[in-house]
Amino acid sequence: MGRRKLEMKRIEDKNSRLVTFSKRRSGLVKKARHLSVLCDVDVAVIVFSARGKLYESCSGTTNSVDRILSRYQKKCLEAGDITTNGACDDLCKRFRTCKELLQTVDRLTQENNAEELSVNDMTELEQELGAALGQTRLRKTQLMMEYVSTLKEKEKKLIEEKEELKNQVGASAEKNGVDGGGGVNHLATNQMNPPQFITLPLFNG
Amino acid sequence: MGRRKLEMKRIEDKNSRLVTFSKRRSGLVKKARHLSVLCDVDVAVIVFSARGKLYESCSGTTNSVDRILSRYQKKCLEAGDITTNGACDDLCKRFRTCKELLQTVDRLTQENNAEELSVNDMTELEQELGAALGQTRLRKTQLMMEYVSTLKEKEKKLIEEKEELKNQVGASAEKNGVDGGGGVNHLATNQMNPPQFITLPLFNG
DNA sequence: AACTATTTATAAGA
DNA sequence: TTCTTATAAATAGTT
Repeated sequence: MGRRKLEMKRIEDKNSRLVTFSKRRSGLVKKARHLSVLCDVDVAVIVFSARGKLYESCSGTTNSVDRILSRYQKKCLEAGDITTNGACDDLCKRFRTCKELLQTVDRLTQENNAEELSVNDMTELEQELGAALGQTRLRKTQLMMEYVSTLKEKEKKLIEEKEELKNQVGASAEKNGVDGGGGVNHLATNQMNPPQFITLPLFNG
Repeated sequence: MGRRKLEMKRIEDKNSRLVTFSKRRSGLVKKARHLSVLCDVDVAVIVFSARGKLYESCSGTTNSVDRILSRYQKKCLEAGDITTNGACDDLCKRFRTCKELLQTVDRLTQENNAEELSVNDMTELEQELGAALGQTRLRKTQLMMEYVSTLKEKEKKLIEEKEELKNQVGASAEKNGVDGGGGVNHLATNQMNPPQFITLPLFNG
């Protein structure tokens, strides 16, 4: 759509690229809104510009990107691991709590002149934030460890299934009076890394 | 765009709504991909259908929705609230500076610490330790992400190998005749994960 | 920021 | 469902 058709590759001219970014970004957001309204669904769009500026858009009203995000994370965790189900709620809650905490900080700094806050106020806030940070780090590590665990499980299962199939191939070939198995078994020796396991994160939080 | 103009409201006819959902969803994803490529930016789109089914799309390759999401969360935690983005960034920076200042003052007031080290010494030490801690955390996250990445690679490879073997079993059974190692050698292409590197941790601390 | 010539997306119909 | 097509919408280059 335009005077000429664009190649599907990065626009080299910086100026054009910026203009196109602006136009297409708003176009994308518009499309997202239409999809959301017409079809009565939740949509979130997140865009990071090259320089790291964040643009977001979504259906619904306030903060719905966060809601959709939580939903997304939950889905991901559910799909990846059943055992982490309950834990995810915690994550979402904690995330929201942290955010609320930061909003509080914002409000404080806006309402009172930052200069007027007492040292004790600040210390209290500092401690709260520190606690939230610790919780977040802890949870981060837990989630990553759980994820690793899930992946290891999957790997194990796949190796087993592979073995099974290999046996089938071998049996099939043997039955037909052909060697065939040798090469296959030879292959069987690759991978099979020992069940190495990262035992403990460097720090737990 | 279509035979007639649609009102900007929920499509009442269920069938039309579903068809439109499907069409517009793929349209949105396409647009997102174009924006990402043409303007060299990161884009994530998350859609939840009315019945809770999740559709996602994004720029980049593996797991990039998660990466973009992490980035988003990070921004949120940093800024407290997105909706007031530009202004908020400034506020937070000011706040942090102020807070650091007050902390220093706080320590200064407790100067009658019977320690031999001066406040300046302590401050210096604090900063060094803080930097070291930050580095360690960063490295921890990087290591874990690399590990996850490795595991994902392995999983992918195993799945491919499994497919290959499955095909062989199928072919073998069908032909009920000779085959041998030909297809199997093809399998030998595994091993040695490429030194791929995931740059962005879930949270940077 | 506005303007158009074009391309692209898509609503309805087959 | 998938394809076709008339029409609406988006937008590249221009001013």
